[in-house]
Amino acid sequence: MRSEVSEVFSALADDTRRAIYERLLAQPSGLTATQLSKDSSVSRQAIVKHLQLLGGAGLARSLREGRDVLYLATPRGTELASKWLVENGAAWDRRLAALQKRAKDS
Amino acid sequence: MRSEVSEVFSALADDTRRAIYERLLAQPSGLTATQLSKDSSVSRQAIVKHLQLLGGAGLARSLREGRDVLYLATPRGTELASKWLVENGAAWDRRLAALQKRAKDS
DNA sequence: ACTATGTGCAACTTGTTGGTTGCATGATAC
DNA sequence: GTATCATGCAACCAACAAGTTGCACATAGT
Repeated sequence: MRSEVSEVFSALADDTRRAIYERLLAQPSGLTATQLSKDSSVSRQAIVKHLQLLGGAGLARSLREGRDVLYLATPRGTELASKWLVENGAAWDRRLAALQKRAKDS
Repeated sequence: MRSEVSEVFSALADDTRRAIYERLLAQPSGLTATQLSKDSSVSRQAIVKHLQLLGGAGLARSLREGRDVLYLATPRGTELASKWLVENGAAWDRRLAALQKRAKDS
C-alpha cells in the first residue's frame, strides 16, 4: 500500500491537477467539475478523476449542493507534504552542523 | 513538457525513491548504486533508474570515483517543492484574512 | 594475465495514469 | 411533465513507470 505522503506528492506531480488545486484554493466557495472543465483543455470526466485523486490525497473534498457537486480545497494534504519537506530539510542542517564541528575540531 | 516542479513531486511520489533519497541525505559522502541495492529489495538496475530520475529532478547528482559512481543528495529539488508549497500555503493565509475582514465588516 | 566486482545498455513484462467517448441517471426550471 | 443540464458509470486506448533478466564493458587487486 502506497504511503499517505506518496499520494500527496503524486497528486501534486501533475500539471493539470495542480492547476485545478490552485483554482480551488483561489475560490473558497468551491467549484463544480463542470465549471472547472469550462475553461480547461480536458473533459469534465477527466477533471472529475483528478478531483477524486485530490480528494484521496487530502487536498480536496466534495460537497453536494442540490444538483451540483462543489469541490473545495482542504489543507491536510499540503500539511503532510510540508511535514516531510521540513523533516528532510532538517537533514541538511545536521549535515551543515557536522561540517562546522569538523572544521572547529581541526 | 512537464514542468520542473512536477518532476520534483513526481520523484518524491515513490516510496522506494524517497527511501533512496533519505539514505543519500544521511550519507553526505555519497553512496553507489551497488551499495544502495545491497540492503534493498529491488535490483541495482532499478536503483540506478531511480537515481537518474532523482538527478533529473535536482535531488541528486553523480560523481565518478575510479570504478565507482557515487551519488549525492542535492538541495535544489526540495527547494523547488518548498517554494511551491510556501506560495500555495500563502493562499490559505489570504483566505483567512478575507474571512476576518468579512467578520469585522459585519 | 586473470579474476573480481561495479557499471552501462537494452529488451521485455506488468501495472498504472491521463485521457477519451458514449450513455444512463437525477435534479431543476418552466 | 418535459426539456435541460450536471453528474455517474463503464469501456476503452496510448503512454509511461517500476521492475525484471541477460550480457557486454571497464577498472581493480593479486
